[in-house]
Amino acid sequence: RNFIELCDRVVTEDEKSFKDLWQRLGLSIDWSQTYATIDERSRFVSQLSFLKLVEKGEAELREAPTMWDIDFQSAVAQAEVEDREKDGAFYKIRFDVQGGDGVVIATTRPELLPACIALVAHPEDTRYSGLIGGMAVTPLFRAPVPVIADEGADPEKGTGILMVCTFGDAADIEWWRQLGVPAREVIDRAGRIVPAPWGEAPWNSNDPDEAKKHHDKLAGLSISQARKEIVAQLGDAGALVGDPQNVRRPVKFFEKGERPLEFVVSRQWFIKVMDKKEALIEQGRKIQWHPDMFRARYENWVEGLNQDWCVSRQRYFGVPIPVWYRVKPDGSVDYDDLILPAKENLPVDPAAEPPPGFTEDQRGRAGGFMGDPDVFDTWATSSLTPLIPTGWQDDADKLAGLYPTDLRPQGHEIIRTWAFTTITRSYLEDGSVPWWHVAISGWVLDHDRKKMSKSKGNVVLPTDPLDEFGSDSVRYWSASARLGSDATPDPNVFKEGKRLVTKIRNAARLVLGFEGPSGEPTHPIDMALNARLRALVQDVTDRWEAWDHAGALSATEAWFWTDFCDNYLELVKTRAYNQDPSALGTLRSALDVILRLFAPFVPFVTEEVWSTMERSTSIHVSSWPKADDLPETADTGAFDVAVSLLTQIRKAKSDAKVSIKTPVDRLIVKASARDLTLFGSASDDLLATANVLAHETVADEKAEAPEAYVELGEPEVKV
RNA sequence: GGGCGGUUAGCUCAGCUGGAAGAGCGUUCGGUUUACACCCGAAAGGUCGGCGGUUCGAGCCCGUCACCGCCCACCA
Repeated sequence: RNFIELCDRVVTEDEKSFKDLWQRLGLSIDWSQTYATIDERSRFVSQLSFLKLVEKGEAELREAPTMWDIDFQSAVAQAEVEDREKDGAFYKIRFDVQGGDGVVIATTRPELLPACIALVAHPEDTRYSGLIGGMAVTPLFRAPVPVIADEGADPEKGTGILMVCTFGDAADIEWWRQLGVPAREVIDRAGRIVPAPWGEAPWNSNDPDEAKKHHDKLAGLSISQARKEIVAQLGDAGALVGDPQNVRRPVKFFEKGERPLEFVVSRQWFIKVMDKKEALIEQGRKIQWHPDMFRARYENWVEGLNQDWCVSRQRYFGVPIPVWYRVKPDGSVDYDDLILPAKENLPVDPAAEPPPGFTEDQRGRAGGFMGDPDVFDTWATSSLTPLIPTGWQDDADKLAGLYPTDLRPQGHEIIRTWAFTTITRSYLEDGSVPWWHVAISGWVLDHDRKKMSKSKGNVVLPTDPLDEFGSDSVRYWSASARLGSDATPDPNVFKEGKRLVTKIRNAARLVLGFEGPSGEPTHPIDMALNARLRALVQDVTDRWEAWDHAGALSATEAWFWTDFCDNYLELVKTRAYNQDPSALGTLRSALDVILRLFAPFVPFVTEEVWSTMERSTSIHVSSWPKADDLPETADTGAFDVAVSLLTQIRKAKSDAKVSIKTPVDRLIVKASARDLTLFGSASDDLLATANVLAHETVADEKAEAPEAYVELGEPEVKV
């Protein structure tokens, strides 16, 4: 109880840290709608959903070999298991065969020899065909074991014949089931060798006394100690063939564990998934994956499932499994006789409350009850996240409006856990999909592109760049990474974000600083600017709708920086200072649109600017710009001609290494008649911006683009 | 062993249904221009991993190989 209280305190503190961080990042969260995976509502949803599966027969209690972490002292699910490459050694061990020379098997786990229940060879492996159907005898323990044929045995591996033990790996479980013999479990739940009653079933031996003698030296040893001991014994007995051969092979670990997993027989709750692989793949296809390639990973995982989902955990902090068991008159627990709570009493804690119809003093007594001591796997509750806040079982209207939800955002490393289990639970609940879209983000890697981990000490806290560069910069950096691709914290990109923020503020200061009334755009440059902005809005909107937020950001940024600031603002400045209504109206409306395009990326600076524009509401509740709302002017030609000439004049000044405001004594524009007309319609802006004192035009239909010939005057000398 | 990505300028990455190689940073040269020096202008820099194929034309399509990364797989 004290431990759970401590957990609750840590959770509360962590929640506060997350909330602080997310608010600082400006995430638009409705803080009145939060939930926690172990709060009252979540316990209710988790327990009720589970009970419905029990009723439907989709969840059941089984006593079966299950992957077990000997340090955590708990069962684990397939999804929490990972392979790690470990060094080991192949030991070759000779078994006796009645009327033969014996047979040599290879194993990396000699300590499981007392648990050996059979030998297996491939049916077409002629080396061993004479043995199939006969019996072999284990060394040391003198246990007779059948030799069987199965295609699962690989003639290429080891000696081509292997021993089946209870239990060395998942394949052993399969063969054990086929054989239909009792398990001879040699490793206990703490990872130590059990004392064995050789001679008593199932510990049969041709020489029980000899077997016991050997086994007594193993009992109580850890797995690694037992391995050394039995290798020594085998050596002494002359049953070890040749020297051990070093191998590097994958070993299964609990993802948080430090010692290899063992298979032990225990009683666990399972949710059936093995019979639903096809349906679950089908469900996955009803969902849009962004990027789409991650659907393959999901299907890959489902296809590779090899056991049902074990949802019970032998832990303390979690959602309790809402089940009691009847205790028989003889004091033993009848695990087939479940006592389930009523829906209206949920959530319950069977460890603290008696089941309906019982009193607490009957706990553990003959004729009484026993509460299930376990809690659910965290994914057993997290898999219900689409149901927890949407009114499931509680508010039908709300559920109808919110479920299936639109989007699940998550990382790719938890496709096999969070995404998979969520799709599974929704399917089991009512055949639905939990959401229509799933957006998979990549990882934030360290500077060397390695995954961050506490043990490596290469963790970058988000608060550090937030302190140094500000929230908008950090958001800019993260928005620059495309869905599904990894990113590294890059100071250059944080700086870029900061520059953008400054640029937005400065451009707004200029635009909002002009005085005078706004008017309809009538000047060709202004009308062209609107046409370009219209195209941008369409482009950016399309990118968002294609789930390409990074593309939306870069398109917006490129337009803002180049088209708007570097070109348009420079061209229009003189007219704006002269209070031309067309210029002022265009500047102000363009700023309004560009701020809204930027708002999802840099919410703080855009809101700050917006608030100075005499707006009554936040920019973040304003409508998204629509291309159709912008005046449609087809021709951007005047702008293109002006920018082209401006660029050429700038280059002339740059080549001459003079100031940009150096006057142009004489400008000759050579261009097609059409371009000259466009130039004429908007020459006032260009001539003012480039400081052109005199100009003339030359018509030349061969000129594909306008050409500028520039004669520079003396730079003005500041007195 | 199976699956999925990636390999484009010194660095980080864009390149849509195939049609004359792009951005930012960095580098070089220049510029106090009254929104911004957290700025402005200009420039240099790439046999688009290798090889083969399809095509009038390939960074993009097909085949193959090589590296890099991730996911998965019965530990004999």
